[in-house]
Amino acid sequence: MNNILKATTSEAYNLMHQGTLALARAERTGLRVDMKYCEKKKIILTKKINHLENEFFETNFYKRWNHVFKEKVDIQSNTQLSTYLYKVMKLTTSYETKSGQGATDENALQQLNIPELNLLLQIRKLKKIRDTYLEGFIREQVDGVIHPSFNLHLVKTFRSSSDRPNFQNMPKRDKEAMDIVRSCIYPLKGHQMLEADFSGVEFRIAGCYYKDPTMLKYINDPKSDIHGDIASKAFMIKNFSKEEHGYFRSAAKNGFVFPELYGSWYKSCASNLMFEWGKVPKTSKFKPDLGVEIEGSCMSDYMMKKGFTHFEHYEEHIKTVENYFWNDIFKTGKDYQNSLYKEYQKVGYVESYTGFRFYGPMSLNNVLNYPIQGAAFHCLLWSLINVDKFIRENNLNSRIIGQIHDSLVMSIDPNERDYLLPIIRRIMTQDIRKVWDWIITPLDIEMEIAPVDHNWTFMKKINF
DNA sequence: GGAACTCGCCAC
DNA sequence: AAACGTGGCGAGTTCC
Repeated sequence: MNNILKATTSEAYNLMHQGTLALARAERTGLRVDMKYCEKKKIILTKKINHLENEFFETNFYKRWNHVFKEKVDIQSNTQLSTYLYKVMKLTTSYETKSGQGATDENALQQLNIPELNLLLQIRKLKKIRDTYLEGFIREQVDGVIHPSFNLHLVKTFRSSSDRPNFQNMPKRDKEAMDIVRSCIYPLKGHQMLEADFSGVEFRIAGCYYKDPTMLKYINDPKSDIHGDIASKAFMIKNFSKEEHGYFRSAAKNGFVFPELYGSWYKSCASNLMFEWGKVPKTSKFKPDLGVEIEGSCMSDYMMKKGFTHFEHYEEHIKTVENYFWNDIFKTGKDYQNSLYKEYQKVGYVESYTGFRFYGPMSLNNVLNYPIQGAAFHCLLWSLINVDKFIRENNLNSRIIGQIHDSLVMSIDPNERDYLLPIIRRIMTQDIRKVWDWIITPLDIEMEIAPVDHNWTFMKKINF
């Protein structure tokens, strides 16, 4: 493949070996947990949950549920809820789970428009915070410190995973959940929490594999924005701006661009984009006043204003966007997808630039995704190893304390901050490219830092 | 009474 | 022909 050298298998082994040692040192350091806050919040959450449950028990909705299941009634049982909604009340399922049971997840419940179900969703959310996150901290802490494990041997793509507790799925998007959970987490005493995130690394690494000229142009020009461009097409926005149309942009990014790169197609993408709209049903005619409020009206109204009458009508529109994506702008990318899969069928494996081989029965989607997902994470792992090495060679007090796929989480000694932060940037954006010449795209990072002895909710952007 | 499963939900 | 990927974990359910 051109003149770019892949890493050898022994280099891949070395990455695993050095990575395991560096991550073990991060595990040993761990993160401080404010146990008093944690216990206090647990009590407050329990009170709120009890209050909401009592309110729910008063509703006719619950009384009928109770009547059906008698002494076995359990508001936490989705099996009961599904039976009650779709068999007893005979409501229409908007979609089903893998095993054919009527879905009872947040989206499915919202589409039913039953106010009592909002109580149930609120209860679910608070229980998740309490029972998964706070209880996890309490169970796993040793003298007020948690030591999340980071595994390099469990994930099919040679990414990492984390457990006991999982440090890689702490709430971030939901403000209430984020505040409660991340308020528990502190760096070492007298230190500052720091996160160094690769910006759009998966798309950039995808560019290294796809070698599509238009894709590379998008990556090289910081003013261009593929997700915004697709959003403006998918949602018919004339003068798109990142600030004004941020919601549409993330819908396009997560509902179209990435799925298409990993083998999805327009029908699923149309449904993904619709899914981002909340309560809008995915089938049949658009009705007024459904979905999140946007531009002063609801999403369904927005759609109708744009001239769409049915979901199927919108699907056809996304088909034209898909056509534009693969035939007009990323033609070379489509060729890459086809030739990679042919190569896999011929030799029985695919390889990452970082020297890993993926064997076994794989779908087209797997073949497209694994090398990119793996190599993108390996950029972070290589950086982590070398930041750790630098810290040890220079006897610094700062420590790596975790890692979330494309971001490095550290406890920084404030006296070392001005010296260390530029070095972290250099390692992650320059040194790595001297070692791995297959990275033909620029890399960039974003850093966030919290004040001394402040918790993980106080992160603010910092330029170094 | 525990293993293995499903479902829902958190992250990238 | 088929239709975005990778995890962990809690609670309920099913199977032995």
